[in-house]
Amino acid sequence: MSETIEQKCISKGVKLTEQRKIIAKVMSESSDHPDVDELYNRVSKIDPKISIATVYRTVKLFEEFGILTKHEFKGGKARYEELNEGHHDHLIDLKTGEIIEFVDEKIEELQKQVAEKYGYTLVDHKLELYGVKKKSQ
Amino acid sequence: MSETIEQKCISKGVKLTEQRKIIAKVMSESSDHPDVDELYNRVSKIDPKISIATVYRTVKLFEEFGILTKHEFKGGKARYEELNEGHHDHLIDLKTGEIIEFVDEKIEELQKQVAEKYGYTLVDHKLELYGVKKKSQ
DNA sequence: GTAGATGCAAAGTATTTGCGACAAG
DNA sequence: CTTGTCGCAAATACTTTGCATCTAC
Repeated sequence: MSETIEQKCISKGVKLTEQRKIIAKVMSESSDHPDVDELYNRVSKIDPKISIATVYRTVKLFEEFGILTKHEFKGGKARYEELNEGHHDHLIDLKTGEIIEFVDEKIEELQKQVAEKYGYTLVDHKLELYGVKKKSQ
Repeated sequence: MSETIEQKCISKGVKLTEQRKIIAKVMSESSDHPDVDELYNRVSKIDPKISIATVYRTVKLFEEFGILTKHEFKGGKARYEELNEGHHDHLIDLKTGEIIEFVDEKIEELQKQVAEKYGYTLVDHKLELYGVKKKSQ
């Protein structure tokens, strides 16, 4: 939480409207990965007049400015998450839908190597693990 | 190409209709990763009466029977590919859209370890690398 | 003041579904 | 025969867009 989304907008020169401030606030305070509908629900509680079109426009804008990142997990709507320095990937619980964030430097490094091997520069990647909790202990 | 999709249908007990045979044939002969629209185009050349609804129903059915696998690459429609023994991941050229298939045992192994670490059994995963071709040599 | 943002409703995509006719086993 | 499939068009789900109005800078 080094910088809020609102602060990022200012430093990146994104015009701040009332609606955007609310969306920024809600996303900054969300530790999960809401889809647009869910985000719309949350902002509606603060300002019921905000339209879903604005929410769509805003997440797209924030994504273009590198403020939010969009995920398209299996079989569902797009979900958004605040983009911070620390990159991470996701482990998704197939039973509960719970999402665990993780980082594995070795995997990151190997990905770069694979891209190199084929003559590519790695620009982006997506790694999602789908698992079920072990019975146990 | 050990077994055609049609053969897989038989061994898995999937009823074979004329339409399914055609879709199976087209997919068996496709080495790329067509989306439903593209698949529909190809199938239409063989039998113009097949409806797109049937194509949607069939790829879904084949997916459920582990015959095809569905990819949802960035910003686009779902694309399908025949599922064979050899699992692989994808490296996508951001400029051309070209898709390269690759396998990296070390990454596979590390993924399992990550899941374990969080108390999960890895059931499935998705790894997509997005890159741009290097200038040079 | 002015360019860009908003709300609304209508339009787009991608995909699914209800239903009567039809075909596979 | 009988159950499941097909084609068609209508329906759904998610997302984008045109336009008149409004607002941040």
